[in-house]
Amino acid sequence: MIDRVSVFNQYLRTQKLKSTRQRMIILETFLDSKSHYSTEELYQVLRKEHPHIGYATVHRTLKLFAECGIAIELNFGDGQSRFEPHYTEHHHDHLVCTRCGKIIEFVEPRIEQLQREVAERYDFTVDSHRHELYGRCIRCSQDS
Amino acid sequence: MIDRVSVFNQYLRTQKLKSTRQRMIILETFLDSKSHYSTEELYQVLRKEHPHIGYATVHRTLKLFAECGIAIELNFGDGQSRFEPHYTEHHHDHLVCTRCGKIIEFVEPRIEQLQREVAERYDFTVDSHRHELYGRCIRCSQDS
DNA sequence: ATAGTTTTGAAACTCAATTTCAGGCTGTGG
DNA sequence: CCACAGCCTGAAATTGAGTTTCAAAACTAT
Repeated sequence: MIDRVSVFNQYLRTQKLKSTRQRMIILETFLDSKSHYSTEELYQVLRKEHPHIGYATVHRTLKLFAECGIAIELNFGDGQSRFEPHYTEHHHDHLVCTRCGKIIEFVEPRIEQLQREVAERYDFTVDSHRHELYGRCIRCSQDS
Repeated sequence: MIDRVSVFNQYLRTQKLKSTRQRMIILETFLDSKSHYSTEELYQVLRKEHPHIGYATVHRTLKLFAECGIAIELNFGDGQSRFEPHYTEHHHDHLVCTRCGKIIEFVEPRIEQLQREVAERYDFTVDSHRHELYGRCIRCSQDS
């Protein structure tokens, strides 16, 4: 289990960036939740307890998280970027319900293996990937 | 081999939309290329031969293509939507070179099968998916 | 050809993301 | 412990892709 707070603080130090109250509050709130927050959503959550923190700061801090590797920036095609804490333990991909917005994480090592095969087939060096299945979650496929 | 021009014309008729000169020119130019055009890029190509066609028209027409199923809207995370002619013959996904922007299409039925397994595991009904591998194409991994 | 719609294209608008900048904070050196 | 140089903050302005507006033009059916 890596300590994401330490990783972030070390990143700040090596980049000669400053450890500020805002950055620490944002990090704490971000890590406290397993949600896939958009900047706007995290901003709204923070506002309740910390109305003084601005949207731009939340946005810049999320970008920092992504830079230092403690968060992953995701995009599910709803026009907003979302961020999730990065778990080095295991990579996962997503099922996205297009009706209620629910996001389910899944792991399938056999798909990962096939990705490596495909890349090799084209002499392609993969840095990252994105794999999302869109549709209806069980609840939403029962309704309507 | 489906005739995408006919599909589009039929769609226009059933939706009581009009067959206009602009729509035909845009369709022709779009199908002539296997590129993964963004609205802006297609607009620039069209401008050379047809300077009178406006950006909004190109955009609206690409949306129509997607609606009637002759095009697929893609998003590779560069902040622009891209469109490609839809080949019902076979589904494919993409390798995206993050250096030169090259896009390689790939087919891997075993991945598709595993996706179905994953969806079933979560009682999820899949409508569509998106699967992209990002990295360096062979040329770009040799340079630099 | 005419009437009744739809379409076009330039411009305005929207919305998330990003940048600006004056004032506030941090951490380092003294 | 203090001061200062430079980074940070947050409100506001800007950007850029996408979308909408609206009057004039084009299309289809009559």
